[in-house]
Amino acid sequence: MNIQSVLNEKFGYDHFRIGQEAVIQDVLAKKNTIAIFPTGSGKSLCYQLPAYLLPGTVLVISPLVALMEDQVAIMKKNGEKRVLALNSFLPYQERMKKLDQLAAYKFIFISPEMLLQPAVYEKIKTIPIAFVVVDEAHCISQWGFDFRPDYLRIGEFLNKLGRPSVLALTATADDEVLQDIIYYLNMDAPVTHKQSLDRPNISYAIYALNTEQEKTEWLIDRLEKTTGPGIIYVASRRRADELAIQLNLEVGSVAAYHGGMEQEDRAFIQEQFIQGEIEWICATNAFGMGIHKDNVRQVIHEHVPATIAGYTQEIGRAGRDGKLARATLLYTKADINKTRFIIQEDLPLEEEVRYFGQLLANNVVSKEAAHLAGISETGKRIIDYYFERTDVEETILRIAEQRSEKEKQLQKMTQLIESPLCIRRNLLGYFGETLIDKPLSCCLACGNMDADWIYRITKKRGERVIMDWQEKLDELLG
DNA sequence: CGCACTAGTTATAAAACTAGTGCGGTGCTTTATT
Repeated sequence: MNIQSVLNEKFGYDHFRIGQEAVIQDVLAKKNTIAIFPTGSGKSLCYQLPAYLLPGTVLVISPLVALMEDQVAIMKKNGEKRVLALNSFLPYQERMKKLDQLAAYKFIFISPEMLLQPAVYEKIKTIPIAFVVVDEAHCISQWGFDFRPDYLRIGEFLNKLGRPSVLALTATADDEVLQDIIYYLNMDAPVTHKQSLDRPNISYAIYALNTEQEKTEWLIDRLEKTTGPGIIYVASRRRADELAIQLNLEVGSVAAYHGGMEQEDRAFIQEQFIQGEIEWICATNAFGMGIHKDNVRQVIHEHVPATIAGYTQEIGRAGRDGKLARATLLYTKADINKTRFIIQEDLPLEEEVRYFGQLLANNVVSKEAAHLAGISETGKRIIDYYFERTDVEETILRIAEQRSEKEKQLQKMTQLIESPLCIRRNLLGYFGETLIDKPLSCCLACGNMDADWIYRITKKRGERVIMDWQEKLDELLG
C-alpha cells in the first residue's frame, strides 16, 4: 500500500489538498511535525491516512469531549470500527474494560486530563503507539496557563511513553503559540508546515461606538439589512442570553449559546445552526471549536477579544466555502477594561499562592481548605502545577509573568482595533506575513476603506432579499 | 474596572437623583450513599 492507494481506497479522493501530502510524508517518516492550516483544509486526513501505513495505534489528544464524540461518529460512519473515545462519557466499568483492550483500536481519542491519570497512561504505555496527535494544539497556549494546566503536562506524558513522534495541528498560531507548542510538547527538531492565514474572501471592519445601547441598535440594523448565517460573539453569558432574546424579537432566528447551558441544549442549538434552521448564534467564546459549517457569512464581535490569536480563530469560522464573508468588530472604550478584568481575574493572587504554600508546608492541602481561602478550583490547579516544579516565590514570579503576558496580548489587540490602517495587513503582519497581492475585494470591502454599500441589502416587508456577494463583487469589478 | 440594576431619598406626590450592590469565559474530571 502506498499513500496514493490509501487515499483512493480508504478515503475516496484522487488527489490531496494543498499541504496535506508533505505533512503526511513527515508523519510517515516519524518526524515531529506541526501543521498550521486554516480550518477546513483537511487536517484530519493528515493523521488518519498515515495511521493505515504504520503499525500501532494513533493517540489523538483532543480538547473537547463533544469533539471526540463527533469525530468518532464520523469515522465509524465511514467504516472505521477501531475507534475509541476514552472519556467520562464512558461509564466507569466500561472504561476499565476498554483500558484492557486498547491495542485493539487504531485510533484513540482522549483529553489531556484523562491521559495524565496514572491508571490510564500506565495502560497506554503497554501498547504500540504509531504516533501521537495533538489536535487544536493552540489550546496549550490558550488554556494551559490559567485554565487547564494538564495541557502543559502533555510533554511529560510523551517522555513516559518513550517519545513517540508527535503531530500538532492547529488553524491559528502566532509565534508565541508556536513556541509554546514546541516547548510544552517537548518536540525535538520539529518540522513546521504553515499555510498563509490570509482569507481573501473575508472583509474586515472595526467600529468604535459609545454605549452598549448603540451596539445593540447597530446589531438590529445589521441583522435587518444583511443575511447570515452568522455568529455574534459577546463577552458574557448574560449578554448572550439577553441579546439573543432582543434580536429574536426584532429580526428573528437568533439563539444563544454559552458554557452555562446544558450540554443537550448546546448540542441542539449547534445542530440547528449547522442545518440552517437558526440564522444567528449569539455566543460567548464557548462556541466554535469543531463546528463544521461552510457558509457562515458573518462573524460579529461586540466585545474585545483577549488575544489576536483568539480573534483570528473566531473570525476564521466565516466563509469557509470561499465565498465572500465579513468579519465585524464593535467595541466601546469600556469593553477593553471588561476584557482586562476577565483575563486577569482567574490567575491566583500572590496572597493565595502564599496561603496555599503554608497549607502545603503543614500538610493540610485539601479542596476544602483552598475553597475556604477563596481560591477557585482552576486557581488551585494552576498553583498545583507550579508547586510540583518549584517553590512559592518562583510560583509567584511565574504567575506575575503570565499576568503581564496577558496584558501584552490585550495591548496588541487594542492596537489592532485602534489602528486606522488596513485590517488585513495588520492581522497578517501580526502573524509574520506580508500582504503582497492585496485582493481587490479587500479595498472594496475593508471597513477601514469603507465600502459598506457592497453588502447592503434592503429588507422589504417580511421578505428578505438575498444577494450573492461573490456575483455582485464580480459584477462590480467588471 | 465600569456597567446595570435596586433601594432609598426627597418638604405631605411623582419622578428624578444618589449610593450601594452584583456581576463578568473557556472544560476536563467524578469509581459512593445517608
